[in-house]
Amino acid sequence: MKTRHLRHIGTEAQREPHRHIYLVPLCASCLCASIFRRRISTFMRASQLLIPTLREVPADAEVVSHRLLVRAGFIRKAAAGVYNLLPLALRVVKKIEAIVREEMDRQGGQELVMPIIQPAELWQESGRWDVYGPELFRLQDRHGRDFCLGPTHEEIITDLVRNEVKSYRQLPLLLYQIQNKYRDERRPRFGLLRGREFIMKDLYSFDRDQAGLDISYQKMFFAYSRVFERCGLRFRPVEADSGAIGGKDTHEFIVFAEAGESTIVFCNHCDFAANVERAFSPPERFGVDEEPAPLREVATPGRRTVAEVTAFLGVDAKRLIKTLLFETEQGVVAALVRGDRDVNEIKLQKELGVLRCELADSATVEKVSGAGPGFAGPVGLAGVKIAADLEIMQMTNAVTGANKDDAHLVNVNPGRDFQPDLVADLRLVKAGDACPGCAHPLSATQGIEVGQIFKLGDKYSKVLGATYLDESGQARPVIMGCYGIGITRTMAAAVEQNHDENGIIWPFSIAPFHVVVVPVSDRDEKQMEMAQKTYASLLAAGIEVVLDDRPERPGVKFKDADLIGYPLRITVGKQAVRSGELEVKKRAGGETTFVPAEKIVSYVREIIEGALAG
RNA sequence: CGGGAUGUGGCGCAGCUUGGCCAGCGCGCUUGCCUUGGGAGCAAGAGGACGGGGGUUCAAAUCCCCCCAUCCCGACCA
Repeated sequence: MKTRHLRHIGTEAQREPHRHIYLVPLCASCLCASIFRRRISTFMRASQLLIPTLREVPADAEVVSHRLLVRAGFIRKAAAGVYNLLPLALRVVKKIEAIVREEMDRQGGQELVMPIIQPAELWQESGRWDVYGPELFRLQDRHGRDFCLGPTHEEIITDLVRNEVKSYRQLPLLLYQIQNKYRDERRPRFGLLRGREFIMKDLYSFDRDQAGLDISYQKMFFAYSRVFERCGLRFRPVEADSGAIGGKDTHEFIVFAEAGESTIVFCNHCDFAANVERAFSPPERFGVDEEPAPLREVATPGRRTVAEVTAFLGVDAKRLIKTLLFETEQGVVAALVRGDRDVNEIKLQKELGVLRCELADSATVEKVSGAGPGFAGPVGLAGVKIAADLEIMQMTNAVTGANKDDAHLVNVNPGRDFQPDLVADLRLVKAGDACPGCAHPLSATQGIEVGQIFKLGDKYSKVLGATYLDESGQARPVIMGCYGIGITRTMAAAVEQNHDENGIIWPFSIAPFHVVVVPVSDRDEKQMEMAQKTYASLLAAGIEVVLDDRPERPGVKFKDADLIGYPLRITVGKQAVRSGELEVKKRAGGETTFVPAEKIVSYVREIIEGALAG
């Protein structure tokens, strides 16, 4: 195709808006000489980009990131928990992925791609076909063979490694992919924060031994910290529970945000931080120096709750033993915690080794304890397993339900009056509890889990038979770790953390574009020409820029620029034409600077480079 | 999965209780005029058969039944 001069493209194009004018490459003497060399296939003109912004808030969007990503034209829903990523969102995703790749590669990670569709056999081999439950998307091929859509890839990668890695000489190995993942969430919600289809980076480490795993784990811990720092997020790594994936040591990377579904507790005096699911706080000693008194029953008509009982009897809640009945597949279990504590159901479930653990309904409570809810107690409670929190065994002369309506027992002494089947840490830690490290009171906050790293050990290599031969020719299971980052979730988390009432405020590092050039009046030839030139020179300098050439009134363009969240906005109005100075406004903070047109490229470049370096 | 709610042009909603005029409004969209520093104005248009199915009725968006979808609230997730 022959190159054409289009010196005055601005006004020509407005009057004659045929698509081909935009697509014709421009010659070196006028606008964008280097476009072909830069392999930019289309011009970044707002009039031609698919950025469907919405004035009104979609009715089904609740959290900020969901609302803004939909309104600003980044995502559209295809089904519950399943989204289209429109061009702007894809650009952000690619930026995050690029950062992730750099940090994984820096640690020696090798990228590969594994299948989304996975054969059931592998999952049956690992035992997770049954364990994973309804969250696993299952499907069959035409022959009736079972498959699932991968929610994670331990089975596949372990299968790969057991077939291809035979010698200690091939270890350690860090393999990762960035791939769609599928989890049929019981309740998809919050837009990209909890979808059923999402993009995730998952890396798997393979080492000879525990010491090697420790090194791989450290590498990933470091890499993850760098990734989220570079994404411009305020976050914290916290000790976590390992959940269904299994394993021992594990940390979650939590981005602080109100909308987050994770609660973490942390210490302001030392570096302790943990997910409440897993947090431990040392048992408090209370009333230990008392002499055990004789057991006695007292009438407590209608006093069911801890608050009612303590008020009625005039005792501290710390003196109560709260008895909660849970239904599990192994029958009903009574969990005992102090009156002012709550049960951590995850801990309970783990200690019991059960898959299902739900608070029993009142009918079950009545059947088991012989009394309505509020009057159950461990003394004389027959036929159910009793699990007591650590603090319980230190209590003296406690108060419990009497297993009959309108009565409690006082001077209950664990060990004397009842014997638990299990004593363990069952308590849900909350703000104010003592830090396990330094005993100062803990703080609590909400956050979004954007990454998690696990030490798996030989859990998968053993069942799937992934072994290598060591120097002495001995077969040993490879020692594994796995490390995930939710890419799309990270994008949403970034919006949760970086927005104001007008829209998104992208950090430079993951912004879809760095600059938008806005001519105030698309009918003013001088403005349009200046805007075109500014845009073209920025583009030629390799800067990620959009020209808002839509025939809209200025207010509309400003509102959209704020909503979409371009870090920099260059406005070309009457003053600019008159003075030759362009207005550059920072989205974050709103600071405005006037820059001579001929210096705009270096000025913008400096800001961007400064932001990306920092 | 339990509890609550909603499905009416692209988006946001009214209409439904007390069935009945051709199913309305705002935004967006198209065309024209006009306007151009924070989502302007005027005029003329296009676009839905009311989530799906069944039923009641002379007549159903409105009443009844079933199903589906979506959203919100609660309980082992990147």
